[in-house]
Amino acid sequence: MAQTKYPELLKEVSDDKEPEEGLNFIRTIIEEHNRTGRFDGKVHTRFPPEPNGWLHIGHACSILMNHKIAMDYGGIFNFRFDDTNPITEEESYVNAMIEDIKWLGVYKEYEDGTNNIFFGSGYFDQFYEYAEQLVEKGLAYVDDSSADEIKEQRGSITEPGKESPYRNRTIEENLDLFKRMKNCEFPNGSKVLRAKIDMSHPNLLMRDPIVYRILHAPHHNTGDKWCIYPMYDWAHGLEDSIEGITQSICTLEFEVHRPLYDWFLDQLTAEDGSPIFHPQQIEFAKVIISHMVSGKRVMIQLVKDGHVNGWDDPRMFTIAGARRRGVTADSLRKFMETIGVSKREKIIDQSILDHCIREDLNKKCPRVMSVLKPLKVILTNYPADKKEEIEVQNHPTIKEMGTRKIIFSKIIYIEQDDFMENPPDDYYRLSLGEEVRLKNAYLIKCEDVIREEKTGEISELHCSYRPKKEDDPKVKGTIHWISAENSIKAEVRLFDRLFVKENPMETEEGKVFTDYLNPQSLETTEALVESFLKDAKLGSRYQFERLGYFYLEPIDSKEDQLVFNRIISLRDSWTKK
RNA sequence: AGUCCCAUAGUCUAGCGGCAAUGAUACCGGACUUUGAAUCCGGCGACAGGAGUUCGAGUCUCCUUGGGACUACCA
Repeated sequence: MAQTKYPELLKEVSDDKEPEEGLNFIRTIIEEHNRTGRFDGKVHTRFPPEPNGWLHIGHACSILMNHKIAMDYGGIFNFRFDDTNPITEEESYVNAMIEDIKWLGVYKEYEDGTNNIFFGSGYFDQFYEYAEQLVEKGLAYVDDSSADEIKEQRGSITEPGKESPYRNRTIEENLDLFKRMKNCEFPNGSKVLRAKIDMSHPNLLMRDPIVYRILHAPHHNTGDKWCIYPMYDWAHGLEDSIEGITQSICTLEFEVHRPLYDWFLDQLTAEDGSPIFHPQQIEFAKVIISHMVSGKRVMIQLVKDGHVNGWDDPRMFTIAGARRRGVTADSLRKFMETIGVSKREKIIDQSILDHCIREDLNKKCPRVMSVLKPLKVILTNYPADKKEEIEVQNHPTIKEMGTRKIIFSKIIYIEQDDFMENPPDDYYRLSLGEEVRLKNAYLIKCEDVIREEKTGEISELHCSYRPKKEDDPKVKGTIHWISAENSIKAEVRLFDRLFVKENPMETEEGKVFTDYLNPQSLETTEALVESFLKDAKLGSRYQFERLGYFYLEPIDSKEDQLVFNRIISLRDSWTKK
């Protein structure tokens, strides 16, 4: 009965299902849009960088988040260059960013041959037409005031602004002047096009904001076609609208721009007189990670002053730096999901990122043995001419990774840190008179310590081994090793955090952020690695057992000198004590 | 100073008027282990403060406090 009588009510009830728990605030808004049908259920996001610098890990999180939201709702993601200022923008940044997004896995080619990379400069004609429309509607005027005068007119956060003397030019005059601006009849700075809004608006951005400025400068995409260029607030909403962006997600500092974003979009109409498409701007707090910097100026200074080796230095978490370090895009994706999204300003502890990197690498990396700081060990009871092949697992739990053979022989190397003459009680590696397990091989016992005559430094160890594994007693320690027969030398780069301070930008009295640079952020050493690695694919990743995850650096590695980056060390609950 | 935004464990986060306040990470224990890893178990630990609305407030309102944004012909 009720069904036939109140079908619409029933429908309302069934539609009114509880919103899913655990949605972040952006997804909650999207759910609401979908529920009310504001965008016909479509979800189309974008990431719009200006090509004037390097993308860093914070950008990566935003890109990945925008992409994931779109994908989860069956939508579309655009990558768009917000290239409206030819003075600061360069093609080289465009190319670097494209490389970054391809690596992140958010680049998409469509069947019709197009892709998801767009340029704000591609819409310059449309922007101009819309601006003419604004003028025609009496909502914009050409202002001859100087930059200083305009600043003066704007007032301040406590005082209202004053109207420009040029504010009441006729529509015809404005149209003519604007056209002549476009035709390059005026020098830089002599005129601007301004929106006519409200000079006493509490939001400074609404006090007749500039829409176009004159800039006689070639653009990396449009060349010499234009000598007027749109301002951010004018261009941005239009770019979003033209592309059909539904949720325009940006960082908190653009919150005050939203009224202007909305105002422009609300004034404009399409040819048929209908309002133009109006996306929803949503602001969130950007991702800042402890012990890192991400400001553009700051990163440039690090590069320029030689604190790092270029903008793709593995210690800098630019996307290129992370990539070159060997970090995977998957771990960044995991990180982005782990930290979530919110409007509260925050510094995320680097340990969360570290965990995501390790988690991903743990399941992807085959294990190999490497000795970073070799200590020679001679097995006194092992025949000099004997060699054994031992078949070992490439991964402790993922059997599909297969096995490989390593060689055991009389002379091996162990890690210097794995031997102590007078160890503390809880040290369970090798010490004089004690036994330790060699990973995948025998138990050895240290019988004698040989020293350098002059320096007194330990130069080698004499050990005995237990040939019959069956009789082995239980020992607490297992250490890695490598046979002289089975090793090659390789350069290994060990990275540590670039800054010792959680937030290097929060400087104490009389200090600058570079004072917090970690002097040990890079250590280069010559290590021994298993010799089969000489044929390994550049860019492959391994876990060096007990040491960490390493990346066969594709750029600096040479045939006779491989270079491995330590992406991240293993979690270590021993040295921390 | 005006307008606006934000506030849950060390860190990040869930919570949408009724929970013993979620999960992750970090940290501390323990189990397991031929990686002091991984894995597994357990523990520590938070609603900034104050009023109000309500039978009932982390959740709604107001005030206070603290943090942030805004005064570019940058984005």
